[in-house]
Amino acid sequence: MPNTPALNKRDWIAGLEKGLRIIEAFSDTHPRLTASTAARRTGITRTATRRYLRTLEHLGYVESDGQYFWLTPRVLRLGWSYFDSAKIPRAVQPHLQRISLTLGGTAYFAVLDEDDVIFVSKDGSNKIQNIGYVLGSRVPANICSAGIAMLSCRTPDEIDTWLSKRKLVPYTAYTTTTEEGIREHINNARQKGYAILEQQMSQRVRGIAVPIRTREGHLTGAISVSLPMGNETSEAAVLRALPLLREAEYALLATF
Amino acid sequence: MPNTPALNKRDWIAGLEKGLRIIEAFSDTHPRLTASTAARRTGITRTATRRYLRTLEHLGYVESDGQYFWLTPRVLRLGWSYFDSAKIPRAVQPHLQRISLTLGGTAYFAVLDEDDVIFVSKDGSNKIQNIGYVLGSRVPANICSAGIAMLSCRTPDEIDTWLSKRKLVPYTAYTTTTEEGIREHINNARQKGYAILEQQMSQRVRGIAVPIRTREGHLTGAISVSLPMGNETSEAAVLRALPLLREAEYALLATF
DNA sequence: TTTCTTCTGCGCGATAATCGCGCACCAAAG
DNA sequence: CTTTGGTGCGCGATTATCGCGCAGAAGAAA
Repeated sequence: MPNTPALNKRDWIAGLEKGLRIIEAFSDTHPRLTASTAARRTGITRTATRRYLRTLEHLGYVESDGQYFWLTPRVLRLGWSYFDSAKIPRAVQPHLQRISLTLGGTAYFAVLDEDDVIFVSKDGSNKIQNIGYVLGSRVPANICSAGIAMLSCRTPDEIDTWLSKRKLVPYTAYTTTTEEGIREHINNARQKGYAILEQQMSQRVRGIAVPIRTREGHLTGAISVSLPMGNETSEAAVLRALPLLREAEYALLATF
Repeated sequence: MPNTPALNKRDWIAGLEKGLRIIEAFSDTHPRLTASTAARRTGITRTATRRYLRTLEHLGYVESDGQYFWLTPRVLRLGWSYFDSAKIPRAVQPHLQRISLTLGGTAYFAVLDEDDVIFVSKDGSNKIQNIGYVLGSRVPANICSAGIAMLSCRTPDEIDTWLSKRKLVPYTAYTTTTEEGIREHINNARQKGYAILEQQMSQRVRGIAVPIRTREGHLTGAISVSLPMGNETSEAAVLRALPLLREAEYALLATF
């Protein structure tokens, strides 16, 4: 938790915050926005919103037909700055490769942002799920093994606040939607050092994950693998997958 | 080319531009920046840079130990806003899946941003290359088949200006570094409707790509597939890959 | 046709947000 | 002990930003 380090109010650049808010106002339900709708979505006045959008347009981050505005792939530069500068996503790639090839599923490296899981790196053809997580996707931490693995590294207090903020919505008929259920998942993961979740997000899919820490014990993320459930028992799957995950865990421990 | 639509200078939000410039100042060679170094890299004064960084920190986009600043995965939200709002990256995914599974390589969907290629969607385990393109990567258009495929849709004038801006640096011993060579690639691609490039970026790797257009003929991107060269001839590879690529091309044509 | 509504586009005057100088301070290196 | 390179911050100047308010366009409804 990067607790806010006391910000002098003179050090606050309002314009930057608004601009970023406007970029984030675009989403799948609102892929194209007029200046007015963007204003409503962000709570900024229409005139100001328009000025920001036009600035973004001039910078190449959005395009416009005069009426509507939409994001261009250039905004990926911003995210790319992260991929580029964070060593972990790259260091982790060969491990994901080995895991996905050996186990025949899809391997991910995920991190926590606020209360959601973000999938940062991925390897493996997603033949099992018709979609799988797209890179950069953000999902609630409670419905993927990586999320549970990372939550299991937090203090009980932090988990309490997490639970209080979170609405538990079911994705499949098997999704755990009770607080106690989630707590049990987390406790299991803490005890065993890995998380296993089944059919929480998609039917017939099982996820197994281990948290990744620095040598100082600071949590940096989690490696997870999605496997089709087939006829394999949970135990067999763990037996098969865990050694590989652990190996990656230790290897990454050594490099940071 | 989204030509700048005459920006009233009062509609220019300087703060937003600076903030984004600072985010982009982080890179693999400079993953962690002090306020001073960030200032030097962006050309903004140190004091201002520091204020922007602290604002970003407060917003959760960067973290800091007091001295150094580094990006957090939250910046992925910005890129994600694009993935989320652009329908193409998602519509394209099932096709990439089929291509990578059938051909045994890695399939990409790429777009042009300015003069570079950005890889927007990807499917397939990259067993052939030890890295492959990471999602969001940006590479010069002349060294990947997707880039040539997209350039082949441009007017001769545009290609001229592209060539004049671009310095042709070799990545492998086989990289084409002459203007005529590039023009030949482009012309071939325009003629045949697909691009094929060999060992331009990595040894023993071949790329085949087709441009993707809307029904109105507007270029939206390209689908490409990276294949290990093995003992397969170029002709055999094209014969094998092209039908799948074409199929995806037509399918996507129909949906937009 | 008229009348609403909803959008853009822009000028303007007010003001508060942003700027960068300049100084104190700290730590590491020579 | 000096130099170098960094942070942190107060302050006064200024200019960048704000949002009101109006004109105009485009569409929908009556």
